[in-house]
Amino acid sequence: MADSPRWLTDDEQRTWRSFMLATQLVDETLDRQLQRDANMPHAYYGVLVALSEAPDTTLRMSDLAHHLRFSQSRMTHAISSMERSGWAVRRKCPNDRRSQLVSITPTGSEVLRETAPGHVAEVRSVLFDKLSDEQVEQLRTICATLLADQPPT
Amino acid sequence: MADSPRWLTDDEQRTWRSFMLATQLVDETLDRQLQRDANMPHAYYGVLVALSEAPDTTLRMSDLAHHLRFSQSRMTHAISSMERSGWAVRRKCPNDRRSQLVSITPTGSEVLRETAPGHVAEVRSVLFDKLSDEQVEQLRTICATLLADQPPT
DNA sequence: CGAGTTTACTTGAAATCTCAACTATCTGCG
DNA sequence: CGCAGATAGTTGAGATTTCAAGTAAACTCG
Repeated sequence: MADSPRWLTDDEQRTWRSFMLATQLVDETLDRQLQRDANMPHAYYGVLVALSEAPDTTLRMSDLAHHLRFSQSRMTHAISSMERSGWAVRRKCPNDRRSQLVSITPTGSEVLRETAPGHVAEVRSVLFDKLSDEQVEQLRTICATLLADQPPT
Repeated sequence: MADSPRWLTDDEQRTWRSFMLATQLVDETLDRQLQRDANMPHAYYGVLVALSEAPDTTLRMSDLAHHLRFSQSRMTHAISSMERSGWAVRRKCPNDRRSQLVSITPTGSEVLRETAPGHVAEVRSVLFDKLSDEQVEQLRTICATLLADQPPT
């Protein structure tokens, strides 16, 4: 990768900078909204959603981490913090004593229920309301393409 | 925003989740690459680029922060760290004694020069190589749309 | 002029995230 | 069986980021 770097064309340059600024804008906007309304980082909202959708609202740490593309360490720290907030609980896995099962608590569910409408509204206002249906469709395809054939985790 | 939340349609839901995972993937990939190759977070790479492109490779703290959409605090901490690394220097602004002028150092320029090819290659491999020219064009329009008519900072 | 406001930046604490190192458990296989 | 290696998770340190609070200089306009 040192001999002849293919620099970005001007068009690619512009696309790249817009992409970085735009994705940064979306993420920061949502992070601030959740921090303000629920005292919760955006990443933890995703954890609550994942748990609430899981069978029996419970997942193993690893599966949860894998689902959200978190490192195990990040997952551990996040769940520790969420336990302190009363949003999640850990319990030992009966089958595999290495594993931990995480569940959302009633408090966590309630926080999620209360927070979701405002969060969805913010997602709309920062993303969907600004795009045409066609653009949403394009964006979906583009993102799916970027996610395809990941190197196996 | 509490009376009748317009939930996301299934299509929007899918788009939204892909978008979050994809943007997360891109950012994490680049962050890891820069951390590995230059011991530098992705955000600081942007600072070096901004400085290197500025007239006289110098900018006021505020202008730099505004350009990168950093908070002033974040900018201060970042430049402090980058001064410790020898990549940037601060000096007082002659006109306005509240301001500080930041410049890239020769070391910073060299690090940037050495790091850029690998970084560009990573940007290509994680984004541009996966998309058709048409998709790149679509993405550019979409991102520009998202960035349009920001509430004035 | 000068009091009040705005602008520019810094500081320090709290939170999150990453990375490397570590413990504990399980699995495969000779 | 029993060891080697893989898997699951935790820990703690270091780095970045955010937030609230604080300092200092410049502007405004009565």
